[in-house]
Amino acid sequence: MVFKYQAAVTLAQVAEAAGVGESTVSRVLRNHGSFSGKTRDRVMAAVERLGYVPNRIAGTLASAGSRLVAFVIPSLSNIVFADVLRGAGGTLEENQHQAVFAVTDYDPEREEALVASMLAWRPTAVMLAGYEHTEGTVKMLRAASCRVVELLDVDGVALDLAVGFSNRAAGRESAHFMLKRGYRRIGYVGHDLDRDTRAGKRYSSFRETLSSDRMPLVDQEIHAGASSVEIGRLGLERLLARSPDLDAVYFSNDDMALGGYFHCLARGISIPSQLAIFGYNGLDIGRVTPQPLSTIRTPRVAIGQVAAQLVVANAPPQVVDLGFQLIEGATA
Amino acid sequence: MVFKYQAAVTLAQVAEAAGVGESTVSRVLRNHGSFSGKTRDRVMAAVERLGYVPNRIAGTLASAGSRLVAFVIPSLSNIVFADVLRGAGGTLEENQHQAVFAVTDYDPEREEALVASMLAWRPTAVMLAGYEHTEGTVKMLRAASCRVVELLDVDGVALDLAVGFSNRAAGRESAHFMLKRGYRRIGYVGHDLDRDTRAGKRYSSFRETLSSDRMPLVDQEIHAGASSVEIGRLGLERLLARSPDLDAVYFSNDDMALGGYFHCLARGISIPSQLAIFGYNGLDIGRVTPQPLSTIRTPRVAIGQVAAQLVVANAPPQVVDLGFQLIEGATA
DNA sequence: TTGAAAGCGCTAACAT
DNA sequence: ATGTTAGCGCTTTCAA
Repeated sequence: MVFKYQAAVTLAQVAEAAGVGESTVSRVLRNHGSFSGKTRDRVMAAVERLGYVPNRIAGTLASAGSRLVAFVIPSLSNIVFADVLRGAGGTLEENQHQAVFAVTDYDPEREEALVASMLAWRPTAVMLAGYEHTEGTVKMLRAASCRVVELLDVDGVALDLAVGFSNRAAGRESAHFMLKRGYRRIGYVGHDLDRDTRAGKRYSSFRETLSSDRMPLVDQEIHAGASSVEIGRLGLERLLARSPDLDAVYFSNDDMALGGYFHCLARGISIPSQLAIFGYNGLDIGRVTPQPLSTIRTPRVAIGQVAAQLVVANAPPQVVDLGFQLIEGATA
Repeated sequence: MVFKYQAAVTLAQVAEAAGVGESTVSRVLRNHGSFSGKTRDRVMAAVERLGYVPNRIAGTLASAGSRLVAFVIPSLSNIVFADVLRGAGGTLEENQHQAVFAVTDYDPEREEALVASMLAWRPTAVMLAGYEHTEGTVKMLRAASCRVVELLDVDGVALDLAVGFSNRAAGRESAHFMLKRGYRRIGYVGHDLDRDTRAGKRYSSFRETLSSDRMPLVDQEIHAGASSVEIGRLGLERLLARSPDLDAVYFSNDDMALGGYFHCLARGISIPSQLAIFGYNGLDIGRVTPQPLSTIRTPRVAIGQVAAQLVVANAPPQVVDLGFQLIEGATA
């Protein structure tokens, strides 16, 4: 059973009702080309009367760009991507673009399939997380006549545009900070590094930095699935069960770190004197915990904004490094 | 300057390359109608060779449905909507539908504008939060030949489909629970109730329930903007400065409640003996805090799933109440 | 099983 | 300033 029939009003019907030609209606509606004020009034009156809603499907086919921007992102639960979308949303809207999105769950194969179906909408641009894509994805993207923006990473070679910051530098600076603070027995609690390749980059450069300072990572606990507060709490519990003498732990992100923080609160482990905690992302919630979380704040909203601006301006291929900010906080 | 020209490959070019008619290619690609195995192979070879990606814009115009589902949601930062989107995402994808979205920031006027621009894409359905819309929005939606789904609320009259739960019942049950627990001097910390009308419904039924038990709300602190952990913390601080003798506080949602929880931790206010805290939403993080948060868990992901199923099945107009679950927790 | 041809609702040249 | 017309790239009859 189908509900709601009523064929939509078309531009031709508006033209008819207003007693003008179709192109005149089109011109008035797009406020492009010339027409008299009187004509405009008649057209607008007809539009109003008939409740005409332009058909952008037809419009797009007839003209050039779809003004659709496709986001193919790993997750929606992760506030990071929501922030990027929010940043982009405003700019896109101001420029009459629409955001379309699909979620990969950090699966490169799914990313490939989703990019393919996005491309079918002939978007102005496709926005992806990071540089790690399947060969098929890269091939399609290269062949497509749309802009490609890789987000949240600048460690690698961009397909076209890239807006982000260096995850390697983030891992390195986190390590330097902790060493500078005097921590010597450092552990790591993380989530699926194969899938979240940006977390993987932070991890390896953190680890390498410690090693090159002759202060190697003492122990680590890595969960195979997605990051969450719960997994962070559990991870720290397990890590401490194995290595109770750690004096600091680096977490794969703030969600995980928050879990660790809660574990310490629950167990009466005093922070940072008994155990220091360091996160990554700079989520708002980390500023409001009894002790502000030590972390790295990433410019997520700005990344979305800049990405959108580059796309609407059709800027030349480039990599924009927006950097990040180390927040000393009170947990490390 | 424009980058990346290369006109996309069209179906006509594939037909030419395969030495068959356009309609044959179309049939093969959609696996619809009849064609020989040999023809199929030749077509697929040509598709592969040319790297053809079907143009859904053209396809949609020529046929009927766009298979686009438009979400017009208040916020992306609020995990609630991310969860609903996530729930819907899977089902939509399995049924070859694409999600498009726009964010209103809880502004009904913006909602109206965004609904208008969404309708221009001739979506299969428009999904909105709740029942409170401008007259213009309602008029457009009624006139549109697409399904309309109102999410997260069932207290009111639906335009077409609605999937959610009763916010009034949630407020009422929260009040009953707190009274049953023996709290007598109850306060409220909330955010912008005019904009977040579902929070407003919970608030008023909470308040009415207390009053009808001759135990009226003692004091309240309402912030004009959006909810956040920070605003929750600040709100509780202000409320307690005015009314230090409260024994329990109801928060407009878990983010706010978490802020209140942090405030208590920071000030050494013991929970729940000195002050009880009750939230709303049942976020994952509330299960991992040192004391699990007392709250109401809402079926956000399920709401998205059901909404998507109803739409792809083109089900008759109906209201689906998915209920909610009161979580006793340890903070009240 | 296959192809030819008529649209889908608009935009953009080109006339007038 | 305005109308006419030829597409945009598909799907869908309708014939063959």
